[in-house]
Amino acid sequence: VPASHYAISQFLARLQMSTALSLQEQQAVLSLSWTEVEHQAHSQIAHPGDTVDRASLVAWGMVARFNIMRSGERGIAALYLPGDMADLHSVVVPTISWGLTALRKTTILHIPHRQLQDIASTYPNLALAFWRDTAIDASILARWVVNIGRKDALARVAHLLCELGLRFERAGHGRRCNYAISLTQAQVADATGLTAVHVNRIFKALKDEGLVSLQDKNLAIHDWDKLAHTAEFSRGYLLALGGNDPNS
Amino acid sequence: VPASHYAISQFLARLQMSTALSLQEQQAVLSLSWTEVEHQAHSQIAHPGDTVDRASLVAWGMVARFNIMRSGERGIAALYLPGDMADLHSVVVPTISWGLTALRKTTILHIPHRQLQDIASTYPNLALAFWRDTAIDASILARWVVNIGRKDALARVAHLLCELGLRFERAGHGRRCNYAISLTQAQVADATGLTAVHVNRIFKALKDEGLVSLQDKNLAIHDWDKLAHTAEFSRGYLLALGGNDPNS
DNA sequence: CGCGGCCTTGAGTTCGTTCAACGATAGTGG
DNA sequence: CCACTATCGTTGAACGAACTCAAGGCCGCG
Repeated sequence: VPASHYAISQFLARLQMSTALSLQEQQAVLSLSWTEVEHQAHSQIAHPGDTVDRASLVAWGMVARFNIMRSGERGIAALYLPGDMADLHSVVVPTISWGLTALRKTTILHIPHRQLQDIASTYPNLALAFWRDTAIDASILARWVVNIGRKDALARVAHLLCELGLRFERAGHGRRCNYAISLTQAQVADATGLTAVHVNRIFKALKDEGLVSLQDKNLAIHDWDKLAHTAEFSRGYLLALGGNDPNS
Repeated sequence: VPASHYAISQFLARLQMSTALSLQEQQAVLSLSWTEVEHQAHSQIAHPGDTVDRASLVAWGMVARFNIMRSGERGIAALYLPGDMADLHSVVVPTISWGLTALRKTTILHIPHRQLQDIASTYPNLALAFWRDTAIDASILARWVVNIGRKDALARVAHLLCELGLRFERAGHGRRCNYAISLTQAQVADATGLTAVHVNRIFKALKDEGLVSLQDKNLAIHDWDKLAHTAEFSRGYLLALGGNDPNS
């Protein structure tokens, strides 16, 4: 099953962006076993209160970490792309307090917690790498908090587009200025704390200013610097992109 | 210096809430060395872009993780109470992308990264505990994202009051329904994505409804259940409080 | 006493929401 | 092949929650 193997090696590549791993350590990651699961768009993968014994690696598609409010509104706290572990934290906190949902047709690899714990215990360096991955997750969450709390709608949407550009590029899915954003406007709204209607208007504004264009689901960013400026985007918080690239 | 020793043991107690530690592991934590630093209210502890070689344990006071927007507005992404490591993540991601500030007179213990890495490598169980601590941090951040994105001002403020109640209680500073919230209204505003003026009105509303009262800086929650209900608060995301207490 | 930080309150404004309708596209079954 | 339905995107008009601006009060401190 080459696609699955690819996902594991992509996960390994991601860890190696921020952590130097020995050959043995790399081998330990590649020798993880998994179960492959398909999810349709909008299908829920995990429910608040679930206690899980395996982590979910996104092999293809897109996954969101979300909560439902009493009013029925949904809030998305985090997005996970191919190569991301959507719930690596569950290894150390197995009872989850949020939901996971597939935002589109998605392939997930379930990896037993036990195996991750084992290789983390055997190779302290891998334990650090996993910890680091969770820290990067937290760094993105922290950025979202201030974005949603202190920026206007235009900047929030622009920021999301910039972030996804870099993350898709890192994941090997397109380039930062030209990628397949597989999100509906309602999903963008849930991730930015806006309404679908207003996201639509913001997209219109971004198009009218010539900053981006969108055909089918392919986003083209025509002026990265300008978009990043309106978003007040600085890539520092995405660490592990190989901080060597000094852009912005 | 008993106060400092107390802080370390409080940090240990915090780790032990979610992780069973052997005597040796406990001893390893208690034998960490530190440098004590005092910070005045509003003084900045760390700046975005700093690369640090030690973690900051809050021994007394309160610390915020924040970002400044171009407009000059400040957004607070996280609050750290006594016993919390304000930047445990910096052990694995030493170049930070946010600022840390003392919200009031605060005592910080600097603990060298090197020592934390050493004991994490020696005791895999401690590595898991540190990782878990970062995961809990992320869990709170995720909750803040959806709170700020999808709840109205009343619920956001109420939620913060509930969260701080439980966290202060856990830290041994007061009880959940009666604690010294040492925040100014402007600081609450930065943490909830509101303006100071509006936070003031929300406090007034909470008082008028008899839900809370506030004298000096001592907050009294008169009806926890009702406050938690308006906040849509559920304590699950604060894990490591000893999930055995089934309240809410 | 005067100053600065913080809290409080009122009045007008705005950004984003709500409600509602319509268009486009794709899948489905008769 | 064509209604039929569902999902998603688009647009207008009215509304409202939170913001901005402004003024004044309280209190501790130099």
